[in-house]
Amino acid sequence: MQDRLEKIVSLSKRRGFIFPSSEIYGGLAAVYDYGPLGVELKRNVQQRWWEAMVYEHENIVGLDAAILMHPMVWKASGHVDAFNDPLIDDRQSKRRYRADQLIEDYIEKLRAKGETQRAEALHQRLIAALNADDMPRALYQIIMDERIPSPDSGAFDWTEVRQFNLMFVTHVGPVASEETKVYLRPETAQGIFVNFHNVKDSSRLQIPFGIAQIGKAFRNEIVARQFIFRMREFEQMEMQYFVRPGTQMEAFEAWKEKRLQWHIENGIRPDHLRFHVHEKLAHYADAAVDIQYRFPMGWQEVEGIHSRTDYDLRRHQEFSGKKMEYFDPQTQERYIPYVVETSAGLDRTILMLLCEAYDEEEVEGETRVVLRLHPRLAPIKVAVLPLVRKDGMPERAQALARELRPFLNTFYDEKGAIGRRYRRMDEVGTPFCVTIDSQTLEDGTVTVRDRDTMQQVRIHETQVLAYIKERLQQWKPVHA
RNA sequence: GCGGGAGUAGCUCAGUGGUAGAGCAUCAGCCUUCCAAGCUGAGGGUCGCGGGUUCGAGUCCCGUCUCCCGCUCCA
Repeated sequence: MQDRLEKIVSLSKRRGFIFPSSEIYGGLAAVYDYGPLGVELKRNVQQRWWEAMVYEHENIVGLDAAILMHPMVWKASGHVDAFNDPLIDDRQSKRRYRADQLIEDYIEKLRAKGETQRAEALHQRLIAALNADDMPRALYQIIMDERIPSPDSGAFDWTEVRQFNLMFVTHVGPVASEETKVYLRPETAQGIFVNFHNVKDSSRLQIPFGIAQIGKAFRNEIVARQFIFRMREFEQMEMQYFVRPGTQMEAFEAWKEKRLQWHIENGIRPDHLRFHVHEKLAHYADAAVDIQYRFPMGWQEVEGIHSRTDYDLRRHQEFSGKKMEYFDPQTQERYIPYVVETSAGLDRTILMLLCEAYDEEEVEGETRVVLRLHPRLAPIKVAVLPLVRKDGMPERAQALARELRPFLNTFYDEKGAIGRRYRRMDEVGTPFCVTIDSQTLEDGTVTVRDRDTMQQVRIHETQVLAYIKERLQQWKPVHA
């Protein structure tokens, strides 16, 4: 199975889907670039999502908020605290702990043993340490002074306490100081929350309504791995749905099903998808479920559906002093709306689609590699190929390609044997290959080859566009 | 961040101290009338990067970066 992921990584590089960032300088960990075909696939996925969310719902509108935001946003959201963990490693067991957690557990142990006084003193010291300027150093000193052993190995062989800040920091203005510090957003959601009134008022929306957004987010992950699954710079497709308090579970259930269905419509087998219920809820949520996909490396999250309560809007109301309430003209009620969020990882969706689409099959003793992507998502929609490079076939083929280009991403190729050209197109998921042969020169008919079945039909060249458009609409995945 | 493994042509890899290679891919030409055919030729590598040992390093040593696996973390 791991083998499969490697093949996909290799294909991505070879055919121009995904490259490691800054590769000529040795790469930058967990950052990737989309190549010529990758960017087509990515744009098609974004387009599908936007259509499904914004165009197909009269009460959902779009937004494109800035990556840089006022630093108070992240204090209000809880990211400044939650994304700052003091961590320490046990050199013996190779396990990592949160230093403050380690001390707290130790205090609990003292209490259990009846050493109340010592526990209380230590507790005071812990609080002081957490508020110290050099918090990691202060925590480290406690662990050293108390000789707190590792809970697993019992060893006393610690590394230094290190601060892991998952938010990227940069500075506004030419001088870098504490006052000019801003963050690259670690999630896109806050851009929607802070614009709640702007969007509602300018769009004359009434609850329930949603705001959708596609954009980059940044997390300085400690461990980032598995190709584009966990990246430091990644893209989210998310929608925040604002509802009347008390109706959130209804919306939550509805969006769960809608979002699962979206992935299935994109060609993902239903048995490769599942819901994974969060057992431990985040501080802001009253319900949370992940849509997981069976990746080669195991079941992993692709999209989260979270019932975020009124946490975010309430916090922004507290921190900004601005009212985040909604006045319901029907019921004459005033309340802070509850929020149901659907948040999909765009890059993870791409990886899922590649994993799902990648297929190898034996054809007359040769291995055929084919990306069975949904035609609507395929980077190239149609290839136009002269059977041989003579008798005016190339000219005829180029004329057809020119006609198709304004409507479909069209690829023209006349080099080498026809079989090789077909297989190249299979490998990048091109659903249709139109071939100009000697019969075309006589009666104007061409063959259209289907990527999945390798079957050909013969139609008139003037009908190619209509035929392909119809097939794009009707396409059903092999498993359906 | 810790431990283990790896990094040589676009891809997959061989090369165990003595002139950098193969297959596939790419490009050009020839040939080719439907599924990676053939022939001829070409381009492409300071062997991840930096230092050291040596007369001589892809090969040995140190450092560093990146990737993979495990641990850890994960809104």
